[in-house]
Amino acid sequence: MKRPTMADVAQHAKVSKSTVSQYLNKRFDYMGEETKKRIEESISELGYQANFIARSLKQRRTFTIGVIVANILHAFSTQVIRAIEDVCNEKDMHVIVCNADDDPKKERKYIDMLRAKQVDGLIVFPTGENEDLYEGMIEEKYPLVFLDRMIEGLSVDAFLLDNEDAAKLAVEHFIDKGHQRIGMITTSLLRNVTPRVERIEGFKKALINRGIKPSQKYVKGLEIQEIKNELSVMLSLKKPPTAIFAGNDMTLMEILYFTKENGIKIPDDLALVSVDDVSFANIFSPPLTTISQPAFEMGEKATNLLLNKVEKEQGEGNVQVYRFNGKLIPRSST
Amino acid sequence: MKRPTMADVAQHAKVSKSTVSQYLNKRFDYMGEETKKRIEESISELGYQANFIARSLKQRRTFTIGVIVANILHAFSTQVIRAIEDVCNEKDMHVIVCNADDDPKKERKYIDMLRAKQVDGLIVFPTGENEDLYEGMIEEKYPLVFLDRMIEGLSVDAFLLDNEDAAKLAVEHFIDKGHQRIGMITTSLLRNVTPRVERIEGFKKALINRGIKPSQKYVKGLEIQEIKNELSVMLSLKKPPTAIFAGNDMTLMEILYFTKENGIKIPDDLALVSVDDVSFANIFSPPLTTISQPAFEMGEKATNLLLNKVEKEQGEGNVQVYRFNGKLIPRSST
DNA sequence: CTGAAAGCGCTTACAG
DNA sequence: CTGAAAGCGCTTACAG
Repeated sequence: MKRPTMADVAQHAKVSKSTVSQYLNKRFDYMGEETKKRIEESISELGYQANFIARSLKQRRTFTIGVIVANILHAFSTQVIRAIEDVCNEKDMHVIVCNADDDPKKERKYIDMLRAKQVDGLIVFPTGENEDLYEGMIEEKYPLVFLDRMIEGLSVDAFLLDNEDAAKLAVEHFIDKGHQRIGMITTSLLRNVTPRVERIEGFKKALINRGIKPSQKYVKGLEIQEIKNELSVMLSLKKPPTAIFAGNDMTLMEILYFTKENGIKIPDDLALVSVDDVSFANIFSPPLTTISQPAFEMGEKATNLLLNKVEKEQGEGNVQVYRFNGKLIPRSST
Repeated sequence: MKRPTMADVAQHAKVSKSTVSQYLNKRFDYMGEETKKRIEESISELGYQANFIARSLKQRRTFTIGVIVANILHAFSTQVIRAIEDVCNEKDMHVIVCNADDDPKKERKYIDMLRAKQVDGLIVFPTGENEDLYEGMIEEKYPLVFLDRMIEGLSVDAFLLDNEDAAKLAVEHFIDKGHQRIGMITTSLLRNVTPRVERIEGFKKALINRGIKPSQKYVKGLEIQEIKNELSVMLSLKKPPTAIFAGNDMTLMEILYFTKENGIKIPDDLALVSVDDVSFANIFSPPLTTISQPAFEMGEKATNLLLNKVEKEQGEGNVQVYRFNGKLIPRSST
């Protein structure tokens, strides 16, 4: 049983397709009450529902944006997605979310797919590769916005945490608590992922600023699987760090596994601060000191900017990097 | 700068649109090597990318399925989504995920939206309402599959945990550990959500089976915000339960907040088992005994069945309920 | 106030 | 081996 089309409705209501289309688009300016009612009835009688695909083809707009996150396992990603969806829902825009899984090949595939589907714009947490694709979009003036990360040399609006400041928050907090040997671990730096690079940079600066020389041995960017190993190396040093700054939630989880397995007491044996709030920060033993990101606000602002570009049918204007401040939430892991 | 269309490619390669289309669809049976090469070159030279929307309109297939989860905050949802995406990626199908947020109105909106977008099929975790919509789909023989939950009276294939068995696992485990006063808390039963109803049912049966009379005072289905309150009531009873079965991960979180706030020791003051693995089950103090669901397998099987229906262009066949077994993972909260 | 016609960018019999 | 033509289901100037 085929679904009814606009032509079926038109026939049933004894008007033309044009008139039905006007009705659907609420262009009632000149429409007779009688006509309106007949169409209304025909629609509900036939159970007609407009074909979005056909409309999109004609209008060359899909009223859909795409979101590509580098890795959905980060709590931050899911929070931002939530904000994007809320904003879009309100404006009757749809969103398709894709998870690149930290894999540039997947990222490329999703970009191609979303563009083939003619999404009106893209919010992406770039993996760090596929510059050619982004360059193409910039040239086309395709609506595009980066979030969480940026790519050096590409002029794309980006919504980022003030990562250096976040690292500084952690360092100062540790020092205030009396720590001097402070380490930092984060996930792989292979592709120069912005937050990781900047957090490390900020971490070192903050230490120097307080007269502490950062030690190579205490600062590491590693693949997830390597973290536990490195921890056991680091903590076996003659002078092991007494505090560690975890660059993100996934790093924190690894550290927590390690300390649990090895009976390391937090904060007595090792103090801990991480960026990103984890769901269980409050109920952990001890409750975890974290630096939370204003994920909702970031997602909201990024979406608004993107939708603006879509509206204006242009992806240009003066490109900016928007920075947001993290907030240290002191609990008991420090 | 408009993106090139198939007509542009045809012109550039000096062939007809038909031939370009054949090329794109890899129907090379009769195509001259020379023609093939010219088209190939034109495509890369112009940076042509097929318009999926136009193809979808013509073929009346979008190669996209929709997924509507009742509440994405459940870890189970995200695990299932991952499985669905993996299967779809492999078969070059796309997926659009929507979160109904436990709100039947949102569910309805998303169903309408996805159908307007002409998705080829739907996997849904139904909220329990909107029966009319589902009935319509059944009548149309539209490809549809339920997951996690089902709706009484609707003949739709469903992939569910063997919830009664899962509850039994918990009860038996508690009894083996010497508990006699065993309670159960889960989230709201308002809409007769399958897993909650069945887990409660199974819980009671399992108790009776072991000669324990289930007490009304120990078994509750509540809104999230009410859980803490009820816990304080329950644990102030003259004979409070010594063990509680948490119906899902969100319930568990509430219980954990409560015990933390009130200094209740697990498992000494209160033993705990929950359905759903939470990310921190292993590193919690104490590590948490859980019943894990085979989320990946469930998502995989559901997707395969759905894609089968899509392929056959029919949503019928003999409808079944597929049951999967949970697995108790004993840790230290019991 | 409403309809006929063209066109969005594809695919697909069919003809040659 | 390749092209002309019709059509998927809409929207949108334009005519009357």
